[in-house]
This record gives sequence, structure tokens and C-alpha cells, in this order.
Amino acid sequence: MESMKYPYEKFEEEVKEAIKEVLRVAYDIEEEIKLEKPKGIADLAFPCFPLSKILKRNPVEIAEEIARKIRKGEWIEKVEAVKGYVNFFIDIRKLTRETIRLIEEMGDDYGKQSKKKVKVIVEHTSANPNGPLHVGRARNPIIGDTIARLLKFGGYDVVTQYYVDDMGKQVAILFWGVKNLKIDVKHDKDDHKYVVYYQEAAKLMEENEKVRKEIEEIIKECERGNKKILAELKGIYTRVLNGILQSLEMLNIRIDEFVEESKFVLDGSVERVIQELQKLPYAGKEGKAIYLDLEEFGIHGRDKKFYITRSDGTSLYATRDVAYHIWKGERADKMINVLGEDHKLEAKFVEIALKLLNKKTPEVIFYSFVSLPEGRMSTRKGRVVYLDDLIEEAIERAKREVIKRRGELPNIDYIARSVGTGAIRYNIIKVRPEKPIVFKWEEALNFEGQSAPFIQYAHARCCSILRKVRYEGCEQPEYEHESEIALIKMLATFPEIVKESIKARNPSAIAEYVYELASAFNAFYRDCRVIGSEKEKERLALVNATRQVICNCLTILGIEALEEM
RNA sequence: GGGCGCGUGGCCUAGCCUGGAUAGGGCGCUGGCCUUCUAAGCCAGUAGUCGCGGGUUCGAAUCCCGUCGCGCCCGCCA
Repeated sequence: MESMKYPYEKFEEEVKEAIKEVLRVAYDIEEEIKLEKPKGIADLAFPCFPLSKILKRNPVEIAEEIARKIRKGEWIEKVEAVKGYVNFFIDIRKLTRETIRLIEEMGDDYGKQSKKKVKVIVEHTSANPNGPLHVGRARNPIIGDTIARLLKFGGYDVVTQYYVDDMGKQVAILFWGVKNLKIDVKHDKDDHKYVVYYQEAAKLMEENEKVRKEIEEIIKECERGNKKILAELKGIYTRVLNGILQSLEMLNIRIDEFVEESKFVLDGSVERVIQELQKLPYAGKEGKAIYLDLEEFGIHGRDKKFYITRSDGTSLYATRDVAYHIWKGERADKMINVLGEDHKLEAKFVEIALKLLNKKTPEVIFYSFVSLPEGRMSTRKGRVVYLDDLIEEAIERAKREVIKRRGELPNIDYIARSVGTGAIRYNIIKVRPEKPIVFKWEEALNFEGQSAPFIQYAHARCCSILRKVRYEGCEQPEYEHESEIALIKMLATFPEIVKESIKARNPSAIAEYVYELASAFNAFYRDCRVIGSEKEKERLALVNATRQVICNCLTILGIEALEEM
């Protein structure tokens, strides 16, 4: 698969070369060729308007002239000039043969890019282990996991990391609560059980000076690297963390590595960061607290001071984050972090600090919060939808739908789970991360239209046909019906979509594409009878190829490709 | 006050990086399609000053400036 090229890519190169050649010979112009893909008009198009300026001639004429001078090629089947554009049409018979052949040869690998030998660490979720995940933050694991899957598909070596904040106020409050309170909670998951201790302790801390002091003392001890306390703390937060991980598991999300924040205090790297940073000319002191003045880096106003230590010499979250990123950067070629938009300023601080220390900086994907129609989610105000409740509801509803349509299938629970959780993942990932989402049950649990079940359904239809008639290969497939042609073109562009969506770090492009592919398949299904038709063999090839590409997309999206539903 | 992000039919959304040929979809609503491969489907209809104003350009949803609305942030918290 090294340096291999997919058919559409080859076509595009041929077109570019052909245009370049004509421009050079006929007009003595060396220009970067920018092509368009006007759906439904041509496979590729070259607008001649910029040339018209250089040549001081009518673009319509130029297009016609260029069109005349370009001959058919290996991939170019036809060239036409229309309204100032040179339109190129691909040799559909060749495209068909190559695409079907490639999909069959490559299978689950179709669409992948060549191995990059680049290691990427994707950090996502990293939620404080003080309670269950709520829907407001559920974008994080879904975006992170999908990015990781996408990059893996694109030929990168990917490792996912969860940065466990075991030294923060949140975990300290939880710890205090569990040690000092006795609350009877009935819940089968520890994250839901323990969050009650956290909530109660947080309330007491606000009302009671003594409690506040005790919790602060816990934090101080952690920051001084008290191993005994840290170990005790770990015993408690691990149970909450495991609850969080169970929720993620339901969504098909598994994280490779867990990195504890305390590690960087214990191994002295935070101290080294502080030493290095305070040597910088931007360093200053306010009392005994050390800060960096970031005015010069475009950060103005009150927030220009980036504190790296407190007055008592202990480190701050962002400082420890710098140490973590230095460590991470030594273990990867690229770092990608998925963070809530509330972390923008902190991330900027970390980035500047890393640059000043001459270290690698991470790319960050920020997402907006999911809010409720009543406003931002808040555990304290009880205005919250837990991810577990959403998952449970989705699965239940999916199960009712399966029973309604299909009766009691033997693997109904598996199907219901795949449909329900798939719907959740798809609904989150189809929207670009920076767009705010207002959570509505009827939207989150939508099983129709642009949704995971729609796509899974198209896949199941393919499988159903292939179950009835075995596909045993097709030597020279050829298609005529416009629905067949549209479908084969969709299949052929998949590798391009993968490439672009990686480049733009935009997994929602895959979600968009696979929906369109499923849609194109539905049109084909409507128009072209497969089983029993004269073209049965060829159409089976198309069905099989569609099945494969939908499956590959769903793998990237972390959604189950169901054979039956 | 400052910084960042978002603003596309009643609702949701793609396209914006890299400007081009009628702004794609979905939900909803109206009507139609199951004696042939799964109707979680399909078809037809409905609905749009791409927040607003200016600029750049042969051409702007897309780039630039301004403006309004919403969100997030601006702690020796995380």
C-alpha cells in the first residue's frame, strides 16, 4: 500500500497535467491548477476566469480553446467547454473496474492512506474523576475517539491518553467526602454512587470553614508529593474513573493510556519546568508567586499574567500541564488534544510556555458545550442529563423499534445497543465541534433521516441481499443506470474524503459522506433490482462494494455495522 | 472592557481553510408508494434577505473591515 494512488487521484493528476501542458504550450503560463468538483455537472472542472484576466480574452473562448487542445487520456474520457469552464469526465468503465477491484482486494483497508511512520498521541476526555459523565461533556470522548480512529485509518500510529487529574480540588473534595461522610446511595455504578459524596462535601466546604481547611490541606499534601495521601486518593477516584470508563465502553470507546498528573510532581519535572520558566525574561514575581508576563504574546488585560507557582512555591494546574506536554512530546511526533472551549486560555498559556522552552506544542480541537434548552448543564443545580441515562434511553428505544419492525430477533439486545449508541455517536459527530449544541431528547434519539440507524439500515440491506445470493466475483463490471453510476462514483471518492477529513481534522466530513453514500445506495436499491436481474452478478459486486465502504466509514465513526436490524 | 468561537428556510445542519456554474441535506408539515432484494426506506410538494452594513474581486455564504446578537474565558481554581 506504500505510495499507492486511488483512481480518482490518478484522474485528477492526469487532468492537472493535461491543463498544465496546454497552458505552457499555448500561452506560456505556469500556474497552480485549481480544480473544482461540481456535483452533477462534471467530474472535474477548470474555471478559466482567472486566465481571462491574464490573457485579456473572453473566458468562454479560452475554455473552448483549452477543451479542444486536450485529448482523451488514460482516465479522461471527455472534455467539454461550458460557460467559461473546462469540464472533464472520467472514463467510467475504467473507474468502475478499478474501484471494484480495489475495494475487493483491500477490503477493510480500502480508503486507508499509506503508513506515515508518525506517532500521534490523542488526549481526550480527561474528565475529573469525581462523578459520572454528563451529556454536556460527552462530545469530548466521541470527538477524541473518532479523531483517533480517523488518524489510524489515515496511516498514523495513534495512542489515546486520558490525563487523570488526581491533584485537583475536585478529587480532593471527593476524597474528603468519602472519608468523612456516611451516605446511603443505591446505584449500581460507582461514579453515580460517589458523586453524591462529592456534592455533599462541596456543599459543606462552602458552609464550613473547617471543612474547607481540611480539603485545602489535602490539596497541599498532594502538591508536596505526599505519596501516602495520593495512593489513598487513587483508591477512591479509581472507582469513579472505572464508572466513567464503563460508560465510554458502551460507546465503543477504549483509552490506551492513563497518565496521572501527580506523576510530574513526583518525578521532579514540574520543578524543572518552574526553574526553566523563571529564568525567562518574561518571568516576574508578585510576593513569592512566580508568573510570566505574556503581554508580548498578544495576551492583554488582566489575564496576561500566567502564574506558574503560588506564594508557597507549589505548582498550578497549567504548570503541571506544561510538564505533561513536555513528557508527551518526547513520546510522540504529534499531539492532539480535545478540550472544552473553557480551556482556551489555559491552552494558550501552555502553548506559549512550551514554545518558550523550545518544546513541541499540541494541536487542540476545542468543542462547545452541549447545553439544555433551560441553559448550561449544572450538576449542582440538578440541571443535567447523564450520559448513562442517555445511553440507557437510546438502547431502550432502539429495542422497542426493533420489536415493532422485526419482532423478537435472537440477537435483539446486540442490535438495540448498536443502534442506540450508534445514534448517539452519530448525532454528536455529524456536527462540527465548534458549533454549540442544545440537547433535545427527540433529536439525540432520532433514528430516521440523517442518523446512524439510516446508515446501518443501508448496510443491513446490502448484507441481506448478499445473504440471499452469494457473490463470487465479477470480472468486468459495467454499469449504465444513473443510480449505479452515481453509486460507483461515491465509492471511488471515499479515499479523497478520508484524506481531506484528516487534513482538516474534521471527522464530521466522514459522517456526512457515509450518509450520502447510504442515500445513493437507497436510490440504487429503488431503481435497480439485484436478485434475479440480468445484471445480477454485476449488481452484487456493487452491493458488496457499498457494504464494504459503509462498513469502513462506520469503523472510523466507531459505530457497529449491523448485518441485520 | 478585552480575547476566542458561533450566527445558513419554523427547528437542526453541510459548504467557509483553498472565492466560481441553480446554497446541499435532515427534522417538521401536506400528499403519494409495501403480492418482488428489510417502509429505520422511497417519491412529490412546502419553506432561504447565508445576522446586518460596507469593502476587495469578472465573481462573495466563503476573504477583509465594521456592527449587532448568543456562548465561553479573563482566579496564586482545575
